[in-house]
Amino acid sequence: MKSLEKAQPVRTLAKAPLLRGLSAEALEEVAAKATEKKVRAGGTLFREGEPASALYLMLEGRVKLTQVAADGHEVILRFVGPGDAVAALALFGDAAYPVTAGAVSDSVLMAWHRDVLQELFQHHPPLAVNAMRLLSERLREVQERFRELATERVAQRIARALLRLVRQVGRRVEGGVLIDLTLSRQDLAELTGTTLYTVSRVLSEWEGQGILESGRAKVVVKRPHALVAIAEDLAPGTEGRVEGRG
Amino acid sequence: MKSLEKAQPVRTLAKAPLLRGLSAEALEEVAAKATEKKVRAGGTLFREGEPASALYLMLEGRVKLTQVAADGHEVILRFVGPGDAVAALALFGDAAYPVTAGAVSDSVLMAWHRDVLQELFQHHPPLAVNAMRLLSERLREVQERFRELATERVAQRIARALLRLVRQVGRRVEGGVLIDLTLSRQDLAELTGTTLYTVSRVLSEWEGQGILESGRAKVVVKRPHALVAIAEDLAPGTEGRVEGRG
DNA sequence: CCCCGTCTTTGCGCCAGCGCAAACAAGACG
DNA sequence: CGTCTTGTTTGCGCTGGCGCAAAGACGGGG
Repeated sequence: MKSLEKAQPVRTLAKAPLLRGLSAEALEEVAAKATEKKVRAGGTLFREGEPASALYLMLEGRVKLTQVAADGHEVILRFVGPGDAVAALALFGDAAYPVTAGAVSDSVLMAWHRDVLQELFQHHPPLAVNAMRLLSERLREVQERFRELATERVAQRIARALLRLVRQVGRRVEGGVLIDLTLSRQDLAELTGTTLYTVSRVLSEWEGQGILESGRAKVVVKRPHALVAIAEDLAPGTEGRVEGRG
Repeated sequence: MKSLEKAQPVRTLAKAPLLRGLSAEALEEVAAKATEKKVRAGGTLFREGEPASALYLMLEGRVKLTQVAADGHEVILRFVGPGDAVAALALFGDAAYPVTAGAVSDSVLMAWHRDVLQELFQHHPPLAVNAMRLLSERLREVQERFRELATERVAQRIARALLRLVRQVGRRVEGGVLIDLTLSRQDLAELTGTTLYTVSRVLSEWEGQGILESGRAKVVVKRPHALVAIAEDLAPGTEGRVEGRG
């Protein structure tokens, strides 16, 4: 359908939420002040706790933002792709990155150093406004997930995570929507605050019900509405329903 | 110790993170454009989902920010007090408040309407910078709590919640530090993603160990370091320790 | 084309935490 | 000063989800 999915960087740039509303000249100036950064799959863009030196904008690839607990337990905060900004929060107040950014696939990013950015923000107000918008969007989303984690059970959270991924990186394929990134059971567990075993069991169950198909680090959602029903804790009709929460 | 805790609004204003760095004149102008708003204990400042019309700065009292799940399950995101801004995120991008703000005690706030605020932001750059700083601080904190909720067990999370509250609203009293707000078991449960029963059991245990004293909606922490040890999952010495996570 | 590393599945036992129910405590209020 | 409301404690039984262990399955690299 969309044949321009992998268009020129410039094209992507104008569409990036961070840069939206900038005039062509402004865009050019802003772009001129950026450095290009490449990270191979498996590589790390920056680590949690490092001094926050730059703001990034993704052009290609996929990056995973994680936090790790003292005991090594890892949590995935989000995946970012082309057009998304990374470390938008790091440029104000916080001296250190609060997350680790690791490339899931070979990635190309634009980088603006802290100082350069301050200057750009002054000259181009829309930039600051966009950054705030992004921050607030992020905050809203994390709060929502926090609430989910606090109040919902595992199956619901996994359903929601899958639905978000479908929206974010879903690609229509025959028979359903493919979540277009390498997504292991472990990844899903770290997204939803559970274990890979539980994720595996839940997905097996859903596969048996024809809700999705999954393989090695791959998920194709066949009946999104069924996931919605699970996420919202509605009685799924044919299956055993749960009354209340107890 | 600090006899000016309940000083004049003006004094508080200059200290508010949101207004820091503003010149005296700027401060005056900003203050002049604000409306005063009062909410009685138990009243509601705004509700989740309502169109976000204003940014608030607390002068007196205490407000609780909550989200509620579809099934009525409630989650407390944070408590805010004098000097704190409320709904800092609502003014950009988001049309609706993502949380409900309810007064825990009689509260007085300054309010700036959306439109006024846009204008103020333009005229007073530090204001925008401060707002971003606040947003990023908030984001960082929620992310941290998200990770905790995903990886830590209940006792750890309760310990952390208490430590945060001690830092935020702790008041030295004889024999320990009083958490200076009405804090029921239910509240603690909603802060940490558990149930009031479990909170009660955990607090009873800790009371037995002399770590704290608690009464009706009241907690006095006697040995904060013990809570730290629990939060960090260190062996508490005399008590049974847990190896790993299993 | 086969081997090896990685990912996945599933049986099994276990326990942290849940949530009802019921008794109890402490302020609030007339 | 007694009653009422609201919060707290605790026994009890239950189960969702954990995590080990071991057996598949997939697929990339040599």
